[in-house]
Amino acid sequence: MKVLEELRKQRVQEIEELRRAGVEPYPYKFDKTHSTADIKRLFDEKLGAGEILEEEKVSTAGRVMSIRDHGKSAFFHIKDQEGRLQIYIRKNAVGNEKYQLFKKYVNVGDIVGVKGFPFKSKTGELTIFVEDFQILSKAVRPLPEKWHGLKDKEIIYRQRYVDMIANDESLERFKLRYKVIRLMREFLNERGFVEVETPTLVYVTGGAEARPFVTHLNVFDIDMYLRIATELYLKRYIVGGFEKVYEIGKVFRNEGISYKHSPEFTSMELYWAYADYNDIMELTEDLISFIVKEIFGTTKVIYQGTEIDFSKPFRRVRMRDFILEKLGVDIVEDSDEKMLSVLKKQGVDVPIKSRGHLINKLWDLVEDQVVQPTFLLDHPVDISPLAKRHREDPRLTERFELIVFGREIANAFSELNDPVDQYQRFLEQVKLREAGDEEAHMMDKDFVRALEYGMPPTGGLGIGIDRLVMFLTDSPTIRDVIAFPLVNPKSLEEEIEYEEEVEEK
RNA sequence: GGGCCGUUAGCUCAACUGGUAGAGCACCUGAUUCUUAAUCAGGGGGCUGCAGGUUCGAGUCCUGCACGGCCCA
Repeated sequence: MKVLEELRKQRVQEIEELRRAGVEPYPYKFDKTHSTADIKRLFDEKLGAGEILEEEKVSTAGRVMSIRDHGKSAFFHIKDQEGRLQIYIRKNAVGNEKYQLFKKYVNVGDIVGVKGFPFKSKTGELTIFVEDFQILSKAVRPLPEKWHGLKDKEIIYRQRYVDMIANDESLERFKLRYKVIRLMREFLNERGFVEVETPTLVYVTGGAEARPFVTHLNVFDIDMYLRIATELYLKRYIVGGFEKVYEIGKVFRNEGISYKHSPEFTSMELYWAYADYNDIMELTEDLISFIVKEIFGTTKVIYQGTEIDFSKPFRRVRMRDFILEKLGVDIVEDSDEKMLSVLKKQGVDVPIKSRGHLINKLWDLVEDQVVQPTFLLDHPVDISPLAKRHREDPRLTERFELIVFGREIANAFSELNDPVDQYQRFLEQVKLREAGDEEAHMMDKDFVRALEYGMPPTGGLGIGIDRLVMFLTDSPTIRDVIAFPLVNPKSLEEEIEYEEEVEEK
């Protein structure tokens, strides 16, 4: 700690020195005309090694990532949102005063602005020859090691900004995440879907099986919940007359953290009036293959060493058939006792012995066997309280989940729009709740009332954006695609206390 | 919640069966006008996560706690 403390004091002292010399280390604005990518795009092909383009003036800025000082000149690299670029500063070009300013006061980690022209070094690297430069922000803390980057997972997750500075692939990963979201919007807007919003604070939760976060609303003195899904409000839009809606937003589930679960994550849900789950299936294939192709130029990605092909059509397999094939048990015809005995043989403990839980546990046993993008079809009614009964078998529903690498990426149904059936399904859920299943649905009477006014036949879809992005960025855990994941705040508090002690000294 | 592994300088990592805690990067001083993990010479920097215990002696062995990672629930 002492080392860091001394280094920070040294930097703070330098900042005071700069101010005394009339140099503001935190100026207000810099006129950045070119990003590092602009410069590469404009000049990389035009220049051969050793060539210069003195009349092409550019102004760029970024964080200093490395410095190679040669006495009366120096090379350094800056990093901006688009990448890294080499800069060359020479005493006889910027004048003694500016050069001394650079040499004495610019460190790795500082943010600087440079004006000059492009050239290519002897070794062929595109470089900016500095005619003028300015400190834009002095860093007080040192950067992690330039060669090995930042590896400490704790710092990576707790101080993502440091991770993004030190590890270029981290910044790129989040850029890709937001490109996925942008492409998703483009695709849906293009097809006439309207982006809408629904409440985050809700009186009753629904739309998923999950324990909610509880909070308190002072004005009515009632407990409220953070939404666990956007489904039930989006369907109210359909009742109200919207025909194609979607929402991209955070949902909250008060459950464990794992490589594929985060208590706070981002979903995209859409609802399409007059469509059924077959239409939604096609839409899902189109949407995902479009995104993958736009990003990579191909539908194939490598995830953790396995090639995954997102080209359409995706494989379709009935949940009933798949479990029957793998485990020899029929989740529609066989008794609860039969299913329980299969589970026991596999050493699976079932705390709540409802038929729905038994089916879910059976699926858990075999889900890993689905690797390539697959639509798992026609789930039993017991595990699908919001889906319409299958037109060919009322014990099943018209539902699919998109499974990739054993993970659920999307969930969709022909939406249940029969208010009487929906009410009965809620009653079943309430029974489970009373039996101790905290993840079962709550009775949502207003939602039933909405259905009583009439909802057109509707297809709906939910996609877990974080999980999708994991596949596209080859991320082993969901925390890698959430910029600021949930961390235990305890040690963070200690760090802040230490900071306060320093300030007092 | 359970099991296993980890925590050493700002960062990345060493330190044999217990015997004076080291290197590289970063930082400071000096040299250096095409370097790119620049180079060369010199310098400062450690409550070995925290608290106990065993021992002549603990980074190293034992116990507890904190935080993290992986696996399981």
